[in-house]
Amino acid sequence: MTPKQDSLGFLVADLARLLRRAFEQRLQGGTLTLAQARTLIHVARQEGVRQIDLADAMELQPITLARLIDQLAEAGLVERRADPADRRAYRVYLLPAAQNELATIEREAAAIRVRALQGLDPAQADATLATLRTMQRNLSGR
Amino acid sequence: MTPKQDSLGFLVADLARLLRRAFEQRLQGGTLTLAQARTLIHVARQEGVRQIDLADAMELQPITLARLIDQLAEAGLVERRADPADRRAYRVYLLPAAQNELATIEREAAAIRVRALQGLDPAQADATLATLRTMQRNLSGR
DNA sequence: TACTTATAATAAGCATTGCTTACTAATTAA
DNA sequence: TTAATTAGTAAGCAATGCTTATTATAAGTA
Repeated sequence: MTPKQDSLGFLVADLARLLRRAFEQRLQGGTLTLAQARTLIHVARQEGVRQIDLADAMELQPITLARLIDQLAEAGLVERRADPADRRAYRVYLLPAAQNELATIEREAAAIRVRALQGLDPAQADATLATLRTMQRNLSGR
Repeated sequence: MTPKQDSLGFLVADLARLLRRAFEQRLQGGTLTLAQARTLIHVARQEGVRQIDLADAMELQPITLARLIDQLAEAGLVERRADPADRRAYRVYLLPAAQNELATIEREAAAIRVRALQGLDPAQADATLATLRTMQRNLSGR
């Protein structure tokens, strides 16, 4: 029954584990976990977003995101501001300290990318990223 | 600072989440979690392996693997047999019930693969799998 | 042989990530 | 003005995998 070397799902899960480990090692001593970093980047990308919309964009449950925002707020990186148009809702904004973290994240992510893509030519890497994005779309049902 | 659409790590982590979700939905009511399924497949691939070697192959800590073997053994899918040459060690073997599970895993994995790869031509998909394997090697330091 | 070091497996306990279910307060629709 | 929906949160849990420490056995060294 020779299953392919590693079927797609296991391969991706494996890679995710390796990448996470690499990231965690590099951010050791830093303030953020992977999920927090991911959240911060999404906030930076659409400042003033409502939590519900952010959860949707990140494909997380609202409560899962709420916890992440809690943590980022506690770390002094983002703040919730009341939505003037809807008293149930908050909008999330970066605080000044976030700039530093974002720069660090970007730097470390780039370093890992270099290591992961060793021996691959850029065209191949680009094609792969594009394919992964397609798979992401296929699976997220959009 | 326009971070690329999604930097490599986040994209892979995202995909892993989506794939896991898909897998969990399909195995709902089934007996196995993703990590257990992964372990079972590895056992099938090298029956009679010692736990320490299996942990190494799966890039997990020995204790992490020991727990997974516990669970598979409890589910009646594998069994530990004393290593005749080393009284500290166990060797892990499939039990008959595992065949069914392996078939199910393979079937569901294939279904997810089809969905994930929609709209991609086979050559592109193959190239991507190959690239992912290279990345896996690059990061696992082998 | 006796002693030391290394190895295979496990125990205990914890961190991260994310979920389900249930609740409150506010908004929108009937 | 009810009734239904929506934004956010609380509580509690499940899955995954880790670090540190312990036990028993093996292997190397004096």
